[in-house]
Amino acid sequence: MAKQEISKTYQPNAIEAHWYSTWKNKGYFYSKPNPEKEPYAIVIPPPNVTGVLHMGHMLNNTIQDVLIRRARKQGYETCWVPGTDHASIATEAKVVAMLREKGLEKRDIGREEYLKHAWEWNNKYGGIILKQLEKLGCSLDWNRTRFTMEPDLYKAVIEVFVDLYEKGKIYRGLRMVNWDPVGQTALSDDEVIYKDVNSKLYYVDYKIAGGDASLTVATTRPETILGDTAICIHPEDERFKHLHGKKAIVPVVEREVPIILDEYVSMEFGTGCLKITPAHDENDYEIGKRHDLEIIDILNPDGTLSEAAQFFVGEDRFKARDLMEEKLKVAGCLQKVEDYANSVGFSERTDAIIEPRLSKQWFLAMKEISDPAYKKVMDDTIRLIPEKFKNTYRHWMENVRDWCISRQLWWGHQIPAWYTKDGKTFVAKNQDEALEKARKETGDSSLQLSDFQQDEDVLDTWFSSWLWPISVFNGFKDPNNEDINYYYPTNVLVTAPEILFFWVARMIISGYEYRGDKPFSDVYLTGIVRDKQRRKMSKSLGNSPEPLELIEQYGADGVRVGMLLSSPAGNDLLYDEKLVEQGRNFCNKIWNAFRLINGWEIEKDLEFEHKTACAWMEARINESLLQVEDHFSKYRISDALMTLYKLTWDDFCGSYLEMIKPPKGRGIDPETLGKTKAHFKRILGMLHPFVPFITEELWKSLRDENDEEHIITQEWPKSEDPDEVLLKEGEQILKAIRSVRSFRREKNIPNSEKLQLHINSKNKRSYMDFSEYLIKLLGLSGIDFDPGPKGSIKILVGTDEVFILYEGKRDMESERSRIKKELDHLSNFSASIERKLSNEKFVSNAPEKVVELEKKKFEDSMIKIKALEEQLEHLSE
RNA sequence: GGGUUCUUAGCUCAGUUGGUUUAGAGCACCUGCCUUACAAGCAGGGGGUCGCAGGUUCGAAUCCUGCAGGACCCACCA
Repeated sequence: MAKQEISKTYQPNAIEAHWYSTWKNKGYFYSKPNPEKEPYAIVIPPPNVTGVLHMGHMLNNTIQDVLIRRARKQGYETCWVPGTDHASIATEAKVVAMLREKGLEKRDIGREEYLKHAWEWNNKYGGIILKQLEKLGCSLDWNRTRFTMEPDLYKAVIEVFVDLYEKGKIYRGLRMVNWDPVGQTALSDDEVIYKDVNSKLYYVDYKIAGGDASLTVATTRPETILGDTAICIHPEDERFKHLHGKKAIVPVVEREVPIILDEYVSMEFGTGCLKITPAHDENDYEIGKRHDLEIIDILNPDGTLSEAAQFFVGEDRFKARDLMEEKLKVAGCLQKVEDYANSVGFSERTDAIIEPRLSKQWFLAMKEISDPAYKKVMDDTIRLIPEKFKNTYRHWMENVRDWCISRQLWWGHQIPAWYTKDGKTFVAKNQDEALEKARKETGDSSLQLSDFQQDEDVLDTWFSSWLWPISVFNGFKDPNNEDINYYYPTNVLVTAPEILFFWVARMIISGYEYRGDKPFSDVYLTGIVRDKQRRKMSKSLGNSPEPLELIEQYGADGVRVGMLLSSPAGNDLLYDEKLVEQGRNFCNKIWNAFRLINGWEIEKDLEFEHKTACAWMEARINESLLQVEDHFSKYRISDALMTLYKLTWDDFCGSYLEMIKPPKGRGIDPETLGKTKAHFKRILGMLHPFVPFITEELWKSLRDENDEEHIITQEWPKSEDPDEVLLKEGEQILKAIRSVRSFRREKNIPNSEKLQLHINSKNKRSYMDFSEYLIKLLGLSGIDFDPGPKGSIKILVGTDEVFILYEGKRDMESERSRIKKELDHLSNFSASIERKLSNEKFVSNAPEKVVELEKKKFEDSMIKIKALEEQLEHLSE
């Protein structure tokens, strides 16, 4: 019976689409609480709804899928929750740009209309990334897809806000924020990018009140002089003792301001005199608070100068800077201008220069609610992997600052605070409740809804994602529902270290605040995907490959292997197309192993021929499985994969299949074939989490009636103790094979020329067990277990002597010198051990095991030396 | 500036509480092979005084100190 023609190379594309929809349609990804099983849950770090798959997602989600697929095979009730994040700033930027193309401005059309457009855009383009994850093979429970802006999650956010407000942990306060004048929004510190720029340092003279004397300050921002309300010097500065208690005149505006003393000022920097503009600099603001200074805000939200500036009103801040320079020059107070390199904050989204600006913002008092989150990481209730991030985490938690949670955007969760015209604030879940509250508190029952105005701002995106592990299981809607009770705490979170604080730490905080329990047990922090030059992958650099094209070209399995091969936890992955190529090649290797086995004809009458090889293979699989388990327990995904990679490629394909491969024109005995298929299936089972598609495809042909229909749920192989003796024997045999092949290569002996081997070993059994393989793989005429006739060539395999009867031409001189070299080395080596062993301190201090080992080493090297010396003698005869 | 962390083969990394012969792996490299599963392959081979200098120890890639050079995080200088 002729076997079906199978392609010589693995063709992933059609197979992948087929299996993904099969898995999905048959409900393998679907999860519901099952009291008979242990849960294993992961919530996806929700990608931006506007996002498209990039290399970071590929790495991150491949790791999660590996963990999920393995857990599923291990019999856990696995649940991997997909979803997206509304990403206020990113989405708003895209929607605004889209509107602008239509000639519309956000402000002109108004909030309601704007949000309509935003939702439209969102429904049309949002969530593409989830579709893309399917291509990667991610086994997400699509029935559970969530979105941070959907009604239930919206409600949760609002409830949490109200709750924290009522607990007194959320407050509204004046604060210096990073203001983006182009986006007209406050940015969190993490949305500001500091860049080194070439700017100028202006030296400006300020007159001292009541005289002709003056002092000089240095500033990079002369336009802020208009908002100066003090001059500050160091109290110890001898140069300026005479200024204590005096006043200075701010140039141009001619305002009299106090000269104050504060240790913040550095005596070494600039002129030693610092101008204080509390409204436009964080430190100045702090100093202002300490000295109770007046605050003059000279800027409008769009970066133009306000009425309070008195001059250049309505001009852009940079224009005003030039105008101010001119004015100062004319007034004769501009002493000099120097080039100056400093670092300036830019908006991550609009690239505008950030303006420190005082504004009323909402804050969450972090210190008060972060204590459990701090302790539970420190005592390893929550494990960070790799562990080094524990220190970073501690440092952050010890210095945690209040979280500015309001954003001047429209796309997001609008802050549930209502203000009356006379400035009273009422926080409630909705306007009716706010009204009720207001009537009660003020005693004014005539208050109407029209007397209220809701806060225009929305909440920081992280204020919804910090609730993610709870809200995806409806833990706010119904704190006692089956899902949250079953899946929470989840098992592991897989994410990037850059959001350890913005997201991970805050989820831990909210977890303890609202569930009294951790959101996850382990946090696996992946590295950042970079290019070969260690640059971050970015659109502007154009150094990021298109993930879907990669999948198209190399197959999802190949890409997955490529991503995992070189990414230990916490280490950056230096992406190189070579990696996915290696992944593809690996799949091809598996494919061809299948082709080989599949092509064998059974010869029913043959007896079990390959008992030893089969047993050895089994031992190797068991050994590898133990290693894989160990690696998984430490989240060493790369190492787990590499272990299987070598097992598959080197041992199964390279050694085992070559051993049992029947000669041309012959079939294979049934038992060997059966065992071989069983081995192969076991290996595929372990490989499945890494390369789900090809393993599922091959399973189709290899499974028998006792197996699960699909490998995705086939039980993860059980680990058994490997046969250590057999493993050692096999290792020795493989070594011998390499030695003899090396000998052939060196002497240029073609495989067609049969060699006769003589083996002198204490461990004759290993060679006898494997002798037929030696004969076959090495092209031997036979093996004798004796020292071999005179004139045969001796090679050492460990301490075993293998003699090869060879009558061809021999280069005595080179053989001699090679042996001498080796002898030299060995005598040095044995001498060093001898020294060790004759050192009484070593013998008495070192553990017995170590001493024994050294003795063994010494004996072995003595045996080798003897063997080599004999050989040398032979050669001289 | 403060903190954390790192430096092992050409590259990316292992090396578990100091002790397994000459410190490992994958890739890359070199040589020879289209040997009917696979050239996306096979066989063989070369390559590291473990950043530098001290110290502790019978014994150090591993522990301690100093130095040099990276990386990251936090703060940010008028």
